[in-house]
Amino acid sequence: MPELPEVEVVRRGVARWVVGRTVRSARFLHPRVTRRHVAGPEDAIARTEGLVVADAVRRGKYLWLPLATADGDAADAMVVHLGMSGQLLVEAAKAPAEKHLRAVWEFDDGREDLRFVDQRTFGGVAVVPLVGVGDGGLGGLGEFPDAPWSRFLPAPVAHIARDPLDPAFDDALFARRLREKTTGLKRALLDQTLVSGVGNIYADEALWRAKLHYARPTRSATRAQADALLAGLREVMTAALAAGGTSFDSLYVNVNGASGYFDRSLAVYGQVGRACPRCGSLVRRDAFMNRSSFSCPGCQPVPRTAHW
DNA sequence: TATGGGACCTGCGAGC
DNA sequence: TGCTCGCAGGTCCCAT
Repeated sequence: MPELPEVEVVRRGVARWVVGRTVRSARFLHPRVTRRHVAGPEDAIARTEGLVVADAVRRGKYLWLPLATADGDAADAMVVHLGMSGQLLVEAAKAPAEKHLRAVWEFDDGREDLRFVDQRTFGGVAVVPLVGVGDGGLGGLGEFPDAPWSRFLPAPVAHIARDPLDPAFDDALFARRLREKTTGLKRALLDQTLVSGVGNIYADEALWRAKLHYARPTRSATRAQADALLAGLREVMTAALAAGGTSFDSLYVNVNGASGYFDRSLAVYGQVGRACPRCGSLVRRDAFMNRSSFSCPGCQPVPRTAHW
């Protein structure tokens, strides 16, 4: 499932293969792809064709391509969210269509297409203006951090917090806002307005590294525990990034169609019944938030006042 | 306003 | 062999 490391791998691939090229045509092959582009697919196409892809930028799980005119004037940004099963692929123009091909962008140079493939159609594309926001620092992680567009965010991303790998992430602010919440730690991690880029896999792995139970009340989290949680997130995400991301099946691949191999390094996620690599207790799986939560009963004991 | 639960969606595997 | 059902989970929407 694409979380921050997987989206960053894709972003790097898009930056390498697509930035600097002019969009000749865009096609949307499924109505759900543009459901978040309120003006409809025709408008999204009109706002894309003839423009140059100026950069590939990411914040959390959101990826966007700032567009520019041939003269270099900034235009809209094409925002892509991979959802659960979305893939951005760079394919030879004559390559056969993938089974779940949802969108295709062709370029003036006639070289490789950019394709959006999405089995479960939770992902999508929108072409939107870049706006200023007041989060104390704008933009996201892209190839050109000093470019004019890096000072702005696409509107659908404006409410998303910075992610743990962002150099401008404020650890003290995270710890303070965590304590202000009245929920459990894992719910807070999955709430993209506190810290972004965290999904079910890396939430479980970070909580295991910090030796914290997922249902521990956020109000009880000390500064040291908040720091341990951030350290766990950074450790597991950095390692996953180095491994090319986590792939359990063909649902996550990079732009060249290759899977990552970090799933071999997971400590608890998907490891139910196996020994915890730290204490040897058997990893357990709980139903939580309409999904699964994996934890070690030895390292991550249930707190006296759990927030389920 | 903050929080939590359900819906959306499709393919796979288990069980019958 | 074929059918049904549960599961996977990111985000949005709605109820409380």
